[in-house]
Amino acid sequence: MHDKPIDARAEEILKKVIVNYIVTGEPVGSRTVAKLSREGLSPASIRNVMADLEEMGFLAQPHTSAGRIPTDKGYRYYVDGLLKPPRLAPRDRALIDESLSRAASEFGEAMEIIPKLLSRLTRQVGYVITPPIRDAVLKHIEFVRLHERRVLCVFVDRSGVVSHRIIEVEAEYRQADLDRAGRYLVAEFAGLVLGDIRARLVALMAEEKAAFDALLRNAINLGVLYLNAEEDGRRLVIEGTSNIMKHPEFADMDTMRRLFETFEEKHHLVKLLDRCLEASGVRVVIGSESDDPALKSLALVASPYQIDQRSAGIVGLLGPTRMEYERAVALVGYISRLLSSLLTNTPH
Amino acid sequence: MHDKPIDARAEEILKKVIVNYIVTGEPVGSRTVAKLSREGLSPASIRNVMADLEEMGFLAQPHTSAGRIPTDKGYRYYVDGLLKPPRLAPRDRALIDESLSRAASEFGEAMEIIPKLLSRLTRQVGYVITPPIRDAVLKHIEFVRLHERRVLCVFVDRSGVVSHRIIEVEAEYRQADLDRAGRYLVAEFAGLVLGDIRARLVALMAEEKAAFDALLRNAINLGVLYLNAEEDGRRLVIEGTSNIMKHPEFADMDTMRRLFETFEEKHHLVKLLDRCLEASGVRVVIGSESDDPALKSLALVASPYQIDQRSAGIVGLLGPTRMEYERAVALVGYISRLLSSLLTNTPH
DNA sequence: TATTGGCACTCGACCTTGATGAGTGCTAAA
DNA sequence: TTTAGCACTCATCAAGGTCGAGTGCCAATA
Repeated sequence: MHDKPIDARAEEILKKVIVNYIVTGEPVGSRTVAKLSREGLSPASIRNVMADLEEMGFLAQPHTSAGRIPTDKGYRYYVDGLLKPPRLAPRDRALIDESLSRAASEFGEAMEIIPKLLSRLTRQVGYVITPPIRDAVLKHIEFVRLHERRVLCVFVDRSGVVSHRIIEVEAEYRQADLDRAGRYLVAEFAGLVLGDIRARLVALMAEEKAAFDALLRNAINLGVLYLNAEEDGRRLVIEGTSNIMKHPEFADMDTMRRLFETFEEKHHLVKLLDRCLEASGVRVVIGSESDDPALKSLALVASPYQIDQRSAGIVGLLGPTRMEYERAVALVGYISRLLSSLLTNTPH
Repeated sequence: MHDKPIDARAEEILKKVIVNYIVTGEPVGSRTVAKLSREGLSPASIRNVMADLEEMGFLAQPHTSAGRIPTDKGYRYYVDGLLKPPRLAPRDRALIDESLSRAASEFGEAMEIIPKLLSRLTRQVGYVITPPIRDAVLKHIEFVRLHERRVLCVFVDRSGVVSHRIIEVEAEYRQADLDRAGRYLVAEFAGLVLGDIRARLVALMAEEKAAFDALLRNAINLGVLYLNAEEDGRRLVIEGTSNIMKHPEFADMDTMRRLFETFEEKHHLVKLLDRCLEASGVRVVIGSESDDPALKSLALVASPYQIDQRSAGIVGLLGPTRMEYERAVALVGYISRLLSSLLTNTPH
């Protein structure tokens, strides 16, 4: 897949340009690269190589007489091949451990803290996607009669996460019946994952209805109604959006506005994010690689996290393509591993 | 309180300037005002009046040779005295009625839709503050044992709003005891407002403890623990922040960034908002009248809404001081009245 | 006495111009 | 293959100049 028609020297120069550009934000000229390079190559030679790199699409010039800046393809090459194995700075690690240990005990709190933490550490946008509801483990379920045929269903997950939904039932229920149905479901299915419970209920339903008593019928009915409603229950928690404005490459108001409109459309962002992320491990999506035009000059670093070995959600950050990839990858990787282990050891 | 040292003519001119400025966004000169005014006053005379108005602080000049723009004080005078009684355009009313009738049945949905609606209608920032938890009417309460001394308390309001919190209890409870305690509280207090329930529980607690059996003691204990946790449970739902960027007066990135940081600090904004709003009816706070420097060039239009005659939350919008106050006041007023009546007639 | 026409003045917006300097591509020599 | 040299390009900046909208003030006027 990767065309790699780059010899060692070109690679070295590409890397120099990218690293320098990431730090300074200024287009990098041949002189600068020459000074940085210990093997004494002259600016002129470097110019030749840079011209090649430009022709191959790894570098670009803002205008004729400026230095070079990396293209998305250039960043991609850098991220894939030239990154050192991610190594977290001790103080970053300490800060993360400290912040998370305090909040770890409660799932909801962790989901609040993590994007804040990522945003603070990198001065970029941090986010988490919560796990889908079908992976939640049943601890408790409860039906409350609201009004005629409207029933509120409250579901409690093993780790204390509460979710709820109003369902419309086909006949009126007395509260006492609802209570019994709830108790039945808990007794029968506590400890199972919602997705499995739904499958079992559907299977039960397919059996001869007459075989069940009223209690059972109610419970199955209500359970299926609740579980059928198609919402995956994932939320995108996003923090530090104002950080984006600190970067000079976004001086243009109009791009900025469209970007913030994208942030407001959380639903859409969730889709985008998990389309970018079937694989496991930290992934980097650079600029135009995602096909949302609003994200054209942004890069996102994302990693899934697991609960009990099962992929649960995504954590990551979002910033301009000109970003410190090494640090970002290290941070996101560490946090996703830490989160996985915290959630897997959660008390139940 | 209001100094009103302005004669009818000056008032007329002030109004002309403000209205014109709101529409065009350009400083308004004496010529323009002269042309707008049907009584044929010459630009020179108008200049004199405008100079007076400037001296009194109602108008200001961006620079020597520009027209005048309103100061916050000018807007204040306009809003207090020169506004026509709010009159909603039929199409606005129709759109609101249509959007809200669909969502009205469910409280949570209304809280999502209303800020979106306000934001869409005005291209500014719309918001709602949800009612404080102490005003919620008990429909159902439930305790779930999570782990050792951690108990999850789930509370359901009359209209189906769910809120929950984890409490630390001083001794371990069995789930059966928790269930009984929940049932007791529902049987005893359903239909009452949480604030009142708390008062009653505290009173009960003060009585001779020995007089109660274990069930009662548990229920009282848990109820008080839940109700004591100091969180008012209000949320600020805010929508359309990216609209702010459409207004040319915010070309400056830095102000903008600080503004968005303020938006992220929702907790702080809630405080600010209800400090501005003890009175009833639509209120307008203009620029520096609020003492948050980040809001210096913003105005907010806000109105409380009621549930059963009791003031419950706030609904309103936020935009640049250069805003169509007449329309904004009409919209917010109508929506708050509509919301009050919807929530008061809610089925229970 | 209040109003107004006239006039000098101010100042931002906009354009042109020229100097500066960083950086390039190309070519010819090492 | 590398490199020194050179002509060239182009963004950036400051200086200067014009334009026009709008002002403040004053003397004339109804």
